[in-house]
Amino acid sequence: MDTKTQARYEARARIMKAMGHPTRLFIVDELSKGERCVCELTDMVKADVSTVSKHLTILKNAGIVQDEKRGLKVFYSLKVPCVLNFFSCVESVIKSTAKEQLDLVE
Amino acid sequence: MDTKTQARYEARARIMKAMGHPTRLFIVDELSKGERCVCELTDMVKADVSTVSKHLTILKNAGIVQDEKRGLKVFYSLKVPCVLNFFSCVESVIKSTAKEQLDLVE
DNA sequence: CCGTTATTTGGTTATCTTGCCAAACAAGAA
DNA sequence: TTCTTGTTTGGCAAGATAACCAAATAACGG
Repeated sequence: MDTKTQARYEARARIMKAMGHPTRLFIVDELSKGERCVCELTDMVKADVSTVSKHLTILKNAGIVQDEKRGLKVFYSLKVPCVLNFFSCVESVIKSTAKEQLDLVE
Repeated sequence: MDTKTQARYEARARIMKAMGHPTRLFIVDELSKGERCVCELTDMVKADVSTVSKHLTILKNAGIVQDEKRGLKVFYSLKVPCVLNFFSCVESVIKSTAKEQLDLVE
């Protein structure tokens, strides 16, 4: 694997990693319904505002969400909606694993 | 967010997290072409065998790949090919970010 | 300007992750 | 059985992550 190829996989991994946290997945899911301010997300997530803000920064740096300040509030929205397609596949992975577990018992 | 919902997002995050490492992404990509033994993957990745083995364990525990021992070798293969769909979206995220960077310069 | 609200940043600590080495296992060959 | 090859496991050190608190910043209203 040459340096260029490795760099490409690193760039991809950075994006996947940004999705690899329950809170951030929740945020992405929530933003699929429309833009939300940090305060709304903080209420839903029930973590410190600073924690939520940092999760949003990670998603933003990954290029998955974008932000727009309007007055006092900062509104975040999905920038690349195709990440929502991940969910159905993830569900099928979970389902496939669950089915196996079940087969072991029966 | 109730406990059940949180558990669901944690399960999803575990799968995304498994994809959130350059070496593991490379392995998934390589397995999309067909099954590979640990030794083949180790040659390609250029890391210690033990390191590659641990990456494979992570992918296996996530339910993304499966393994089958034949003789001395252990062959890994993709169990849930839909994870390959992630790549095109990830590319579009990268492209969208790159385009922005370009706009800043011009 | 001062106070208030919304958000980000800095700092600290605890917890994971990763990579390598060495050692253990597993299976076939001699 | 002993040797060899292929793979996994245990352990450790370095580095990354995540959560919280406190402090800084930003924007608006009075």
